[in-house]
Amino acid sequence: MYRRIKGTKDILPGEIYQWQHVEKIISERLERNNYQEIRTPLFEVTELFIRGVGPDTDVVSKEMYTFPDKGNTSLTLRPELTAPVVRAFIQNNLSQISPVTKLYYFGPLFRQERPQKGRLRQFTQFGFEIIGSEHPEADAEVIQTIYDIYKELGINDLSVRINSIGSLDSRNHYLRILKSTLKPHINDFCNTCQERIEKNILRLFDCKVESCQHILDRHAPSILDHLDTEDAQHFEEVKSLLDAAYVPYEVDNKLVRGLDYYTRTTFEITSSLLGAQDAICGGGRYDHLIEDLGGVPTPAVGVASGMERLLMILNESQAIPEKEINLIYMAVLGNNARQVAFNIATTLRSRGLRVELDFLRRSLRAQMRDAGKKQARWVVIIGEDEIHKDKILLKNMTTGEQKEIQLSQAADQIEATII
RNA sequence: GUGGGUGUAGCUCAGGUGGUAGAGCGACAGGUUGUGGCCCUGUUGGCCGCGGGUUCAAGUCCCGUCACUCACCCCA
Repeated sequence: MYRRIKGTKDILPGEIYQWQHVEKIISERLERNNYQEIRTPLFEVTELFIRGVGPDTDVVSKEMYTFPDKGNTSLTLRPELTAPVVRAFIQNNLSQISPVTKLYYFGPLFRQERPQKGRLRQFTQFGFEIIGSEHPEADAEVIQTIYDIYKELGINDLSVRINSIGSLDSRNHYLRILKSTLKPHINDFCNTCQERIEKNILRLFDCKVESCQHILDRHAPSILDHLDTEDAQHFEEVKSLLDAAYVPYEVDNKLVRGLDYYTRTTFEITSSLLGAQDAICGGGRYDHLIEDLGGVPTPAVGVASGMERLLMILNESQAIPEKEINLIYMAVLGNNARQVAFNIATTLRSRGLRVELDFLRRSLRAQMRDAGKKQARWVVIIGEDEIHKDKILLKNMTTGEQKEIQLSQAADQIEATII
């Protein structure tokens, strides 16, 4: 028996409605905020991710599905979507259409990690980006919008954490200070942290080893105390805009993110309903990415949210309404009736109604049971008796009432009755 | 890559100290010569993850292996 690949999922008919429901609310909401959808290929040249996300990040250095094509070009199944979207933005000169571009997307991503609760090798994200504004109102709109989408979906207990990791200059200045303050304590850190001090010191804050956090708490200066005037001003404005939009948040000066392109604002939203992987979305500002990928320098900010995790939360809190179907089930007895039924079904379907026909030539009793199981609201019964009388029966499955209808006007009468 | 947990029917799970498998739900059919849900009856359905070992005898004990899952790491 063939099995699905580790870390992938089949979305079965019984759960597909949840996806459709959630996708609909999200895209309607984003369209209302005047974002436009963009779809990019599932794979890109490997270099794009190395350049965009950063060669030392975990995502790039150990989680990518990378393979050579027949021309020996190294390709990679996209592990994130910001770099591809930016690539498309640059390649298609979208900046020429308007100075500010608002894009949203939706699709599968691939990372070869060990699967666990809330973490798959193929997973789905939706996200959106505002490209072309350096101002705090863009940061605030992204955070406010994603927060509103969750609220609209019926999620309440979320916690929003925000931070600023500064622009490049002030961050580099801070990193020098951080490094020199921590150097004397280097032997007290865990092994990975000791490596990180040299390679990517900011990531120390991600470490979950208690003793490491202890040292940081006691000795590490806060990045927020080392922002330059403009960065600090920017961060203040983001916060007051969030206040103005009634978005609750807390400042977390240890929130750094695992992708190298972030500048200034970073944020994350978590839910207690998830497992150890509790982030439902993450994002921030990336003012140098477009330039790094070969475009003209353009500031931008965006967010990406995990669909599977979102659905976990929604199921946990039973926030997805039942699917409503208005099914007409045609119960048929005998060969003559079958043709008549097929004809009526075709007409009803062409008028936009949902119609099911029995394919097993079963007894009426079995067909009725089937109709009940499928939650049909109406059953049309056509048998030899009805054919002889030029009539059909229409039964209301909710009330149990049924009435005879003239065969010649069957479709019209059915349509009129059930709407 | 490292650790823990779990693999028995389509699904959820029982199966003290070894004696070649059970329940509930589901599916199908009948109880009603042409009427669903509730109820009753019956039928269907299992290389007990796989391989090896111990034993007269292994779902049960031992070894190995694979899969799933949770956690670390990292992130959505």
